[in-house]
Amino acid sequence: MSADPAIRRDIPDATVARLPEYLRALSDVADRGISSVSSEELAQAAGVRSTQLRKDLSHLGSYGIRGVGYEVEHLALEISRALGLTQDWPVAIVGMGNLGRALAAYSGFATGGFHVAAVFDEDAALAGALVADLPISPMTDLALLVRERGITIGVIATPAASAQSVCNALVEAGVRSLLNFAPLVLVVPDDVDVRRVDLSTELHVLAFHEQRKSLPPELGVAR
Amino acid sequence: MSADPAIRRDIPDATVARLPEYLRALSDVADRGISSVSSEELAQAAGVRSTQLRKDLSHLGSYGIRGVGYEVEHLALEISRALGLTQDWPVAIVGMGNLGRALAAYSGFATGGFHVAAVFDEDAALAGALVADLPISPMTDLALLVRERGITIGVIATPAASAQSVCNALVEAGVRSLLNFAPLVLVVPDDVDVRRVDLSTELHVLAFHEQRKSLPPELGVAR
DNA sequence: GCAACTTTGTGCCCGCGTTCACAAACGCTT
DNA sequence: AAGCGTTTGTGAACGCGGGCACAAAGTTGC
Ligand SMILES: NC(=O)c1ccc[n+]([C@@H]2O[C@H](COP(=O)([O-])OP(=O)(O)OC[C@H]3O[C@@H](n4cnc5c(N)ncnc54)[C@H](O)[C@@H]3O)[C@@H](O)[C@H]2O)c1
Ligand SMILES: NC(=O)c1ccc[n+]([C@@H]2O[C@H](COP(=O)([O-])OP(=O)(O)OC[C@H]3O[C@@H](n4cnc5c(N)ncnc54)[C@H](O)[C@@H]3O)[C@@H](O)[C@H]2O)c1
Repeated sequence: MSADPAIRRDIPDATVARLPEYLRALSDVADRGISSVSSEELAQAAGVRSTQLRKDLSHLGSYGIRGVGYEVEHLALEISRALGLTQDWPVAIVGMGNLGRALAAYSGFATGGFHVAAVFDEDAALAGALVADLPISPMTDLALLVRERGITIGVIATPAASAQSVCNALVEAGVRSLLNFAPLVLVVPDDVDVRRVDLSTELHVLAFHEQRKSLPPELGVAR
Repeated sequence: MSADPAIRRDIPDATVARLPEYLRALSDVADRGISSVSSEELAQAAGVRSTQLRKDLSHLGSYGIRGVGYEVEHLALEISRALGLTQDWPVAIVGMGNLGRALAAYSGFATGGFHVAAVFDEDAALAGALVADLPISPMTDLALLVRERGITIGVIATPAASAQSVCNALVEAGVRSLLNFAPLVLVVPDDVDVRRVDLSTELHVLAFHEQRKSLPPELGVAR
């Protein structure tokens, strides 16, 4: 048996997806000078049920005090450790168009060990221009800079037509985690993780529900 | 009984979330001049299993031809109808900072009935400036323009500190579907839908998996 | 017109995740 | 020190969604 307080093996994906929100909620209450929270309070701040929060946290270990709650700073540290935010994560962003620039300038980026380590664009006219204190590098420097700066996470903010080739270049350079903003499904080796953020999808889902709201009469049966 | 070919009641949320991707995949094959696809081909383009695709589509009705496949244009139309994309969806964007401008300029926005009908910012210095051919309106005009232009979907691209009050203003004006880019959980009435897009969350999840990749030795038991 | 082949649509089962219910643990009060 | 109220942590029940297997239905070839 193990005397190690932290077991944290096999954290369910659904739980992992919620941990960042707990972290943000904890940061909120910490800003209000509060040093201890109950699962009920924290759950409300994170938009989930308290049972869900407790079950999620139970996967990382037992960091609460019964009859009291959770010590804010300690819990935040444990969640950060579980997510791997205690280490540095240099990120590369490819595609310095409207979206890419906004992302590079995004201050929320700098939370939890992340920082923009390099930005790329194939447009020669942009090469050298500064974006958030970083010069835009040409694609030919990608492999070199990725290795030199230990970049492990790549963000794709190019048009869909270029996204797959950019993806290939990043993977080739050794990047195994990708955040894709282009509207297409990337083909990658098994050991590469891709997460996609798609505005259109979100709007479509909203439209679906909105449509349902406006026609409630014909709900029970076929018309 | 009903002779209506389209029943489409009770479409599971998980299916709704994938329909936009099917639509995009269909648009891709249509661009290649193909008029008929099998579930296998389409599923591959959408990054899912063919059984999943067929099960999803079965919730909208029976639009395939056994032994042949799906007629591209027809299926696209049916999915569009199910999602409610055959009607017009005027969208308001609040917060014309880095992200808001990128969103307003985003061409992919204009697919499937969506179009930016108004953009807002509280900064008086920005009032009247053009973003994607639209003048930035002051927040005092929000209720009026929302009603005048039939806006039903709102996008929040302000800092977190302002997001809840902006949300309240939108809901007060009658908007019942929101897309929130600010990193916080909005409090809304039950009949309002909120979807959140959060860059940090995505990065955190990537970091978690990336961390797991780099320490595979200690997988079986506690160290 | 029939047989062989192809592809869709769906009933069924299984696994994951959420919620419920409750016991265990802790602080506080007396 | 003992009892009480509070809150955590977790086993168990339940419901949803994904994948398998197969029947239904249509096409093509002869
Ligand atoms: N703008 C948005 O709000 C928004 C929202 C959601 C998704 N997206 C998606 O994000 C992507 C970028 O959007 P955008 O509005 O910034 O587009 P954009 O046209 O403004 O910028 C694209 C940039 O990528 C660069 N680029 C093109 N091909 C490249 C390549 N092979 N290698 C490196 N750089 C390359 C271009 O030079 C350009 O600077 C698109 O796929 C778009 O669909 C954008
Ligand atoms: N930039 C990104 O890539 C990015 C990525 C993810 C999330 N976000 C989030 O999106 C939001 C906007 O980011 P940004 O980089 O564009 O910030 P920004 O500071 O560039 O822009 C914010 C804009 O909102 C306006 N604003 C502030 N309060 C307002 C109010 N009460 N009513 C109307 N307008 C108001 C400001 O005048 C400003 O123009 C933030 O919450 C940020 O966390 C940004």
